Amino acid sequence: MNLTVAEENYIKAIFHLQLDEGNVSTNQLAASLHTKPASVTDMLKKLTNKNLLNYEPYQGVRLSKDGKRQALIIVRKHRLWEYFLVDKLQFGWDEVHEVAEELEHVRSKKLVDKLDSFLGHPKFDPHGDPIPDSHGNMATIRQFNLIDIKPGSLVEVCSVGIQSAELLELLRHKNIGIGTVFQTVRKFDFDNSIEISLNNSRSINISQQLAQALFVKLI
Amino acid sequence: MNLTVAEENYIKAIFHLQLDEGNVSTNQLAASLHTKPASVTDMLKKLTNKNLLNYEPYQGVRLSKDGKRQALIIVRKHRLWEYFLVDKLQFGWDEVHEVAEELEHVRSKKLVDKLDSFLGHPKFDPHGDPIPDSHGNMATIRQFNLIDIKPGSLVEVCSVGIQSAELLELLRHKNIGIGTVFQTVRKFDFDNSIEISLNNSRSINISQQLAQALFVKLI
DNA sequence: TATATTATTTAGATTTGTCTAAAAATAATT
DNA sequence: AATTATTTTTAGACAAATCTAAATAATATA
Repeated sequence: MNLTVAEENYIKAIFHLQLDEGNVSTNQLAASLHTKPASVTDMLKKLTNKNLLNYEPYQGVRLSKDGKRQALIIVRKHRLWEYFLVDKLQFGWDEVHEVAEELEHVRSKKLVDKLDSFLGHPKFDPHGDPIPDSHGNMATIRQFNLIDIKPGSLVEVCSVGIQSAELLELLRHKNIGIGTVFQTVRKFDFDNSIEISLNNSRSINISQQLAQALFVKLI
Repeated sequence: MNLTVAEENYIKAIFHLQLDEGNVSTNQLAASLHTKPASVTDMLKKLTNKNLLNYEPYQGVRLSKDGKRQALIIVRKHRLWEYFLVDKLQFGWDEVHEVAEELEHVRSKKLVDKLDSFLGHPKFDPHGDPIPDSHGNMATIRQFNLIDIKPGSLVEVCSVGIQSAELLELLRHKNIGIGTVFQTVRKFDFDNSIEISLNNSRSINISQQLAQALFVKLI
């Protein structure tokens, strides 16, 4: 099963969209891929013929078993390359996405597995997302949105939701990144902001928007 | 100037072919790119419009200054990736070409320059070919075809001509690789084969075909 | 030099992935 | 339930890169 770059991008987009919602709609896909609904319909038919997804006209789409397998291969490649870029080439973790988007399409199973070894079989990428192993298995860490954490909890940042440049700029300024540990102190109902305490000392404020973009695990 | 993968492959092929010969012919290019002469003509027109080459119908083609600059960027990327694959990922130097062929098309100047640093600014790739620096300059080592070396010379293998799987299999069997040092002992006019002496001890025979594929420097 | 051979280009078709505009199906509203 | 709005699909067109078959130019040969 050899996929084109365009096909891989559709598979990947469906994979990411169907995590939350049930069936993925044509419009959702068009928006996510910066293309038009008509183009999406065409491609969905093509991928359906290749048995990569279950698609009923007007009913949206889900990946088939085969499609999911392909998606995990692409996600694995993307996240391993991101890890490489940050860990070995000293890229900032907020500037690797675009490059990894290209590297993920290089097709050589041997390359990916050797890269994995070289990097020491990392389990999470620089954004905190789990990296599938060569069998397609990946850690399903119990991660929570910061907005849902009750005051007084000790947490560690493990991933960020939307990867916008603006978000990353703010995180950098507040000196918060993947792996940062802090305690939630209290919540303010007026604006849904949260006060946290870093290193048991300085208290800083997290806005509702920022809290919604941060995923943490309890420790 | 943003080139497609196909355009880059044409530019690269022309670059390699025009080193020896003067103008590169349509048929040569078609053979080298495993495509048909008619397709080549089409692409030559396209690249001419982009001012990447000087092309007169029926007269063959040469790269323009701009084309040469582009070619060196691609060659730089290809050879750096080959070096990475062999040096960091433990690929055999006879199995990296195909993968590098894909990696070379990833477009990010920052990526290439950071990779170059990470690798320690290597001057030659695993096949002994010089790696252009970020300004497009590369070492022009004085290398000779083994077939032209006079008996009694002490030489070091610095690159191989055609990178076929068959050639590499043979080299591996004879235990010859980039950096191998040996002395040419004598030539046999009957079949143009050459006797060489490895490590001042065991003498082995190099066929005309093999000698023509080996480039060495005098030491 | 005239003719045959080879190399190259042109003309027209094909595939992939995209688009716009219009039609059809589904969902939302009055 | 009927109408309106939204979503999705169909139909037809387009650009990129390729192909085959035919025409033309250049080269080699008799």
